[in-house]
Formats: sequence, C-alpha cells, structure tokens
Amino acid sequence: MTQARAPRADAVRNRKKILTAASEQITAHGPEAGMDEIAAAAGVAVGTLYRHFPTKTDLVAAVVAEYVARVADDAEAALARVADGTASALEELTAFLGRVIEQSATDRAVKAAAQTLGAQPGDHADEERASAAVAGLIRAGQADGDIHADITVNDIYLLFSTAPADQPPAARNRWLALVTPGLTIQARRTAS
Amino acid sequence: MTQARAPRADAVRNRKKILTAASEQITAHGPEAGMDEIAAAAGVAVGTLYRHFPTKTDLVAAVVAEYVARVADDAEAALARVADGTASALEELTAFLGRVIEQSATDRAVKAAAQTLGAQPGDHADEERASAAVAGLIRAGQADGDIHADITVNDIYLLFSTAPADQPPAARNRWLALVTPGLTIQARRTAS
Amino acid sequence: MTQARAPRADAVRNRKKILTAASEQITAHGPEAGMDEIAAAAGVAVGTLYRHFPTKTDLVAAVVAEYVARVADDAEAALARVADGTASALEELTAFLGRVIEQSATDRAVKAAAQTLGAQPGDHADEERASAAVAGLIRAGQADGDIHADITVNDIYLLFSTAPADQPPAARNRWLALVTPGLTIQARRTAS
Amino acid sequence: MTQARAPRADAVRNRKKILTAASEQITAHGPEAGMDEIAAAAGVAVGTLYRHFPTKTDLVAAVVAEYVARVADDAEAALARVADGTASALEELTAFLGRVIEQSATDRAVKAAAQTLGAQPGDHADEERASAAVAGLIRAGQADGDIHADITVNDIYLLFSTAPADQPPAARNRWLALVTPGLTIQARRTAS
DNA sequence: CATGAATGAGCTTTCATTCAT
DNA sequence: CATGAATGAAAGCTCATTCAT
Repeated sequence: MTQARAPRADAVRNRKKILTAASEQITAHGPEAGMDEIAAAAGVAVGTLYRHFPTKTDLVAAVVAEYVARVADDAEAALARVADGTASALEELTAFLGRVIEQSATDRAVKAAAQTLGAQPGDHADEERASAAVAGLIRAGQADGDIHADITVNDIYLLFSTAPADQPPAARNRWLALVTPGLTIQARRTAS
Repeated sequence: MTQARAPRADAVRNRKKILTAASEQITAHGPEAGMDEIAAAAGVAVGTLYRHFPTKTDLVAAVVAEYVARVADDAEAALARVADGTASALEELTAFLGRVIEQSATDRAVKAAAQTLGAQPGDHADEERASAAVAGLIRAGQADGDIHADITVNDIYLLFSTAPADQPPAARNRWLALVTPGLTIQARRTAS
Repeated sequence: MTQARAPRADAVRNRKKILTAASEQITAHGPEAGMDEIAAAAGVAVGTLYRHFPTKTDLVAAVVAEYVARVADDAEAALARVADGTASALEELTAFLGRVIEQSATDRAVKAAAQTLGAQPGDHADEERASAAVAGLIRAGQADGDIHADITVNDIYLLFSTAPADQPPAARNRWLALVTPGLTIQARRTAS
Repeated sequence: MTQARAPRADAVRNRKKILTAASEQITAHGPEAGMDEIAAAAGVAVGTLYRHFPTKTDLVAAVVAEYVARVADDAEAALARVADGTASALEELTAFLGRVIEQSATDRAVKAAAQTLGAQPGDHADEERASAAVAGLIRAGQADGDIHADITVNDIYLLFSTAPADQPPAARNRWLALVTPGLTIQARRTAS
C-alpha cells in the first residue's frame, strides 16, 4: 500500500477554509447554496473546491461529519462529568439532548442538506465515539434508576433526528419537555 | 350576482388528475419533482397545470390542503367514537397520532415540500375542523384523568410535525411509544 | 360568389369591443399585450377574439387600419378647409403633420406593434382617401408657391413614419420645426 | 490594490464572438432573438453567454455600447477632417448623419432592442466622446455661417433617433435631403 | 356562434460539473 | 496544483393558438 503522501500545508488550509465556508453558506442559505458561492466565501476557485470534494454530496457529508465530531465531543464531556459525580446521568442526558437541538437550530440547513442529498456520514470513528458516550450515559442513568430499562442509543438518535430544529426556542423547549418523560421511569410532573 | 358558471366537467377531471399526480410525484421524488414530470404523470400539458395552479407553490399548497382535509376527517371520526363511548379518548388520540404518522410516511415529501416552498395552508376551514376535533379529544382525555392537564392542540401539532415519517415502521412505532408518555399522567410502563 | 351574409348585430358589437380593447391594451402595455388580456378587456373569450381575427397580426392590422381611417378623415377635413379658403395649404399641411404626431404619441405602441409584427395595412380604401387628401394639400401648397415642387405624398409619409412619437411634447415640437423647412420652397436647393 | 488579473485569451475571444453573434442575430430577428440562438450562432453554450452577460438586457446593452463607440469614432474622425481644413463642417455633419443612418439600417433592430428592454447605455465615456465631437462640428458650421445658430447636439440626436433605418436606401437618402434644410441657415425661419 | 380549457414550443435563467490555461 | 471559463441539462413559467363543450 503506497503510503499517502503527507498533504501539503496549503492544501490542509484550503480544506479547512472550504469546510468553514460551506458550513456558513449552507447554514445561511440552505442546501441550495451554490458551489460557486461556497468557493467564493472560502476564497478559492470552484476547481479547488472540487479537488477536495469531488461532489456536492461529498462536501455536505464532510460538513456533517464535522458536526458529528462536535456532538461526540459534547457527549464525551457529559459522560466525564457523570463519572466525576459532578452531575446525574439523567440530567446530563437531557441537557445533552437540549444542546444538540440548540445546535441543530443553527445548523438546521445542514441537516436538511444531509437528508436532501442523501449524504452518508463519512466518519464512522466519530459516530462511534458519540454512540459510546451516549450509551455510557444511558447505562449510568439506568443504574441510578432514573432511565427506563429498555432505552437504547438508537432511541436517543431517533429523538433528536426528529427534533424541531426550525421552530422557535419556546417550541423546542416544550418539545423537550414532552419527550423526556418517555425516557424516564417516573410519571410526568407539571411542565416547566 | 353572476353566479360563477359551473366548472366544466373535463376541467374538474383534470384538476383531480393533476392533484393525484402531483401527490404521487412529490411523494416519489421529493419537492424537486419537476412541473413537467407532474404534468406528464397527470397526462396533461404543462400549460394546463399552470392554468389550474399558477405557481408550483400553489400546487403544493393544494396537495397539502387535501392532506389536511383527510386529517380533519380522521380526527372528527375519532372524536365521534369517543362521544359514542366506543373508545377512550387517550386511546383514540394515540391511535390518531399513529395513523397520521403512517400517512406522513407515504406523503412525507409533501410535508417537506410544504416547508421548503413556504406553502401557506389554503384551506383554513379544514385546519380548524382538525384543530377542533383534536381539542375535543384532549378535553375528553383530561376529563378521564388520562391526559396531562397542560397538554394543548399545539403540543399535538408539535409532535406530529416532528414525526419520523421517513423511518421504517418499527422506528415509527418506537417513536410513538417514546412520545406518548409525555401526554399521559401516568408513569411509563415497560414498552411494547 | 356567395354574397357574404349580413353579419349578426352582436358580432358587429363584439368586433367593435375587441378593437377598442385591443387599441387600449396595446397602447397601455405595448405590443406584448397578451391576447387573453385583450379578450378580457373586451369582455369576450379568446375564442371569440380568434373568430374575428385569426391571428394576432390580423388584430393589430385592424387596429392600425382604424387609425388610418382617422388620419384620412383628418386629412380630408384639412383639404376641405383649404378649398373653403379658410386656411393656407402649407399651414394646414404642417398642422396636419403636428396632429398626426400628437396622435402617434398616444398610439405609439400601435405603430411599434405594426412594425414588430409586420402588419400590413388591411384597408386600402382608407389609405387611398388619406393619400388623395394629402396630395390635394400638397398641390394647393405648390400652387401657392409655398411648397417645394418635388414634394410628394410619399415624402409626407416618410416624415411621419419617423416622427418621434415616444418623445416628450417639447421634443416633438422641435422635431416638427426642424423638419418643415424641408417642405417649403424657400432656400431649398434641388435635392440630391 | 489587487490589479484585476488579465482576462484569459479564450474568454476575450468568446466575448467578441458573442457580441458579434448577438449583433447579427438581433439584427436579423429583432430583439426577440433567443439567447439559445445567439449562443449557437456564437458557437458557445448558453451558460457561457450568461457568464459574460448576466442578463439579456446586459447583452443588448453591450451591443448598443459597441455601436455607440463606433459612432463616436466616426464623429471624431469627421471633426478631425474639419480641423484639418479637409472638408467643410456642414458637409461633414450631413455626411456623418448619412453614415449613421446607413449603419442604423443594419443595426436597426439593435436600437429597437435597446428601447424594448430599457437597456441603459453602459459606456458613458463613448457617449460623451460622440457628443463632444458632434458639438465641435456644429460650432464649426455655425462659425462658417452654414449652420443655424440654435442647432444643438440634441437636435442631431433627435434627428437620427428618428431616421428611417428600416427603409430602402432611396428612402433614406430622400429623408436626409428633406431633413438637412432644417439645419442650415438659409431660408430657415426662426423656429416656432 | 361563444366559451375557456388545453396545448406545447419557447422563453430566460441557474448550477453542478469538467477541463483548458 | 489552483484557476475560473465553458458546458449543457434542467428548471419554472408564458402565451399564441386550437378545439371540445
């Protein structure tokens, strides 16, 4: 296997600029942001953009991958706090859900883009980091007796894949309040 | 008062064909289904399509309106069964949610289209019929002591606007199971 | 030759309504006025419009023909006044030119339409009435010694076919002042 | 200051081809010449055409601008000949008018297009060059005692904006003969 | 004979992608 | 390896004209 030559410094810089610009543009104008606009925002020519990402789908996938990486970081931090005893697992899990939704609100178009273009997550490593951390949170919560026994990582994914990212904050909070009882073992309390 | 002349038979036929075709095409290929394709699927020329719906947005709005009408019918039927004593309000409400989700699975793209294009619901009458019926179900469930006191029609809308329409049936059922506890007053039981 | 059946009263009425509407619409929106708009303005359906004028070109030609008839009336009146001794031929001729330009200003789009669509004047009778009257004016002016001997009807046509109909009144008057010396006898050198 | 990189050779070539083709097509088929036809005539794809001229209006404006530049060159040359003493100002002015009309005969549709599309002349520099040169000719002719004292550049514009470009050469010459007396000093009566 | 729904080629314009420079 | 000009297949929409009612 010919070891991939170490990428040139400027190529790395360009890749970063492109990803940043793509994220911004897609956030701002939705998935219909043009490749030319993204290239311009990144300060490169389209050709360069296409050298790094052979397809628009690939570019979006990369943007999504970055987003996944951030989510994984967040989940791991939450798990660490639980391990420290700083916070309860249930609290951390719902707070995590809240934060992810918050982010989706900003990056909503990214999600839309991902779905629209059928972008496949490219970075399985980060996905697995995220899954592992969330699984840890769930197990801890179950051990505490706070989280229902049959909840899985997929349930969490299912929930935040359906979060109302495009709604105003009030609606997003309300949604979280409606949805969390499904995770816990206790009955609903009067809402926030 | 010049009573609007009765619409021509073939025009009515065409309108129906167009709506059907539009629903199918949008379901199949998403909101980016082309007007030409829809027209072809309806067996008419584009011009005809544009005579009936001056804008793509209008067409989508009409498709959505039909969908809303069906939902309203469904909700009213559910309310009627509760009034009969045939079924409990909570059961009917969750069953209703389930059915709406099921339908969205087929028409998922329609919903996406509506959002994408900013289509405004054209038929407020149907929308209000649906809201009234759902409100009735909620009140009945609250009277039974089954539904939490602060649940409103908007909560129901919020939930099914976020239903995972594009997921396989198993995921959709699971989602329903996760979400319903938020509506009820009781604690979660071990899931299905 | 089967004598053309006398046209029905309502058909005549419709023809008139259509011509009026067409003139108005074309004046208002230029030659790109749509057939549907013209029909609507006339209070008939497109089909009716097409029964009277098989082609847009034909319709425009008819509108132009009406205009020609009005011009012919004007020219004949001018000639009559000269015959009466009420006014001098040169004065009447320039006044006539001025009036025609004035009208063109309103109906400018009609002229544009005529050219754009290559409409051929349909009503030779009126054209000849106009030509005869103008020729009379010219002859009278030449007899008076006011109008140059080589001026012909075609010269007059040539001039007002190039009148600046779309210019403000000041420009139109200036144009007339620039152009009239070419008609008179004084100082004209024999034309090239 | 980032000096605009020198345009690529092929881009320049294409721009020229497009302008030529556009001029020809618009001349031949009027302003309704399709963008596709123009592109085909230029031997490029539509996209290229739109890269150079973002709008049909822009394209037409560019074509008109070229025409204005040619007129300005012509007027300046005429003025230069007068300054040399090679020719009289009046002769040069009428000859200039004649040449412009001749040209308009070819480019007539361009002028129509410009008006139809409300194209704004893009190159004021050329316009002013032309105006300055014509003003020079007028002043020289007035100094010679050949041109009437109240003639201005606007008069010249007014005349050739109404030149019968679409008429056969004989008519165009006749028109010029009819119109020139208005410019000269002999026999002109004080204007209206 | 009027109606107006249907037709369909045509329009301008956009944009992901390729490739000469 | 970057550049940005060129490509060309769509897209949504218009409108003169035809023809069933």
